[in-house]
Amino acid sequence: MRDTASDDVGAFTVTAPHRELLDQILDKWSLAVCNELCERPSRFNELRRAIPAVTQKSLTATLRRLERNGIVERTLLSSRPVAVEYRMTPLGKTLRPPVDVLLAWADTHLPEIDAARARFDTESDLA
Amino acid sequence: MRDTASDDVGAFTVTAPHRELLDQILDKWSLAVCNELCERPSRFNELRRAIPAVTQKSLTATLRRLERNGIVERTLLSSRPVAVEYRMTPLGKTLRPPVDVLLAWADTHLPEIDAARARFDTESDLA
DNA sequence: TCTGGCGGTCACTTCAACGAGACTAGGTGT
DNA sequence: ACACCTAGTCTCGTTGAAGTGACCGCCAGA
Repeated sequence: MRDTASDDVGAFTVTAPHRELLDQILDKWSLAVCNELCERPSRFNELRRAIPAVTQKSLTATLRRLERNGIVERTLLSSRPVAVEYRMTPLGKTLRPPVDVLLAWADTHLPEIDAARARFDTESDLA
Repeated sequence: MRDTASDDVGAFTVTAPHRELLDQILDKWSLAVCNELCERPSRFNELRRAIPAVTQKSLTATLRRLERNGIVERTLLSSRPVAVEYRMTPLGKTLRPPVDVLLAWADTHLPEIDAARARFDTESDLA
């Protein structure tokens, strides 16, 4: 049944590009940033205030990465007082439904998963 | 509090449990392992052969993590010659649709993303 | 003038993930 | 007898991602 055919459409095959893409888009801060930018375009320091846990460096890196992948857009509003605005691109907006599906799954199954963890942890305790 | 919500749909806030869960389930090897186990239950070394790039250590860690979260199940088939089988749990099977949606998104938008990357990279080259 | 906001960059450090490879301990094939 | 299979564990070393804090030029307000 299982041959080495690379194009086995219908069942999901996880290829290297898939992994690389998911690593860039579902990383530590990207979801939170996209979440903010989906609601409204924001300035750099607005994002920092909205997501207090992110450092300047990580936020810069995250925004650059998302910009490179065409998910967000960086606009220089004015250069005399430096003002930058970040917003989702059309491509970025298409990312929302799949992510919502994923988060919905996480929400509905969190209780089961917590139960499974508790079960696993107590079992390995008594072992 | 944001009362400027224009859309009820997808007012998802990415909370710490969300992030932790996604980190555990969408990590480097989990998708590939789930992919294999969705097709059929497998033994440890069958998984190694199916995913040649994974090391013993990482595969063990991945399977333990997935087992702890109730995604896969570990069954000792026989202890005289040690034989172990891994299979998806019912909970694990519910993970498949959301992941498929995500991978489908990745597939359809990979060209756009590659184009965006090329654009970004050439722009920063000439700068 | 001095402070503070804006949008970053740079150097340094720390920490966890990951890989390589040895080792275990019984069973199987030749 | 000897090698290899199973399902791991253990140690060591590397690497990369993230955080910390300093610093930059520019501008506005007190």
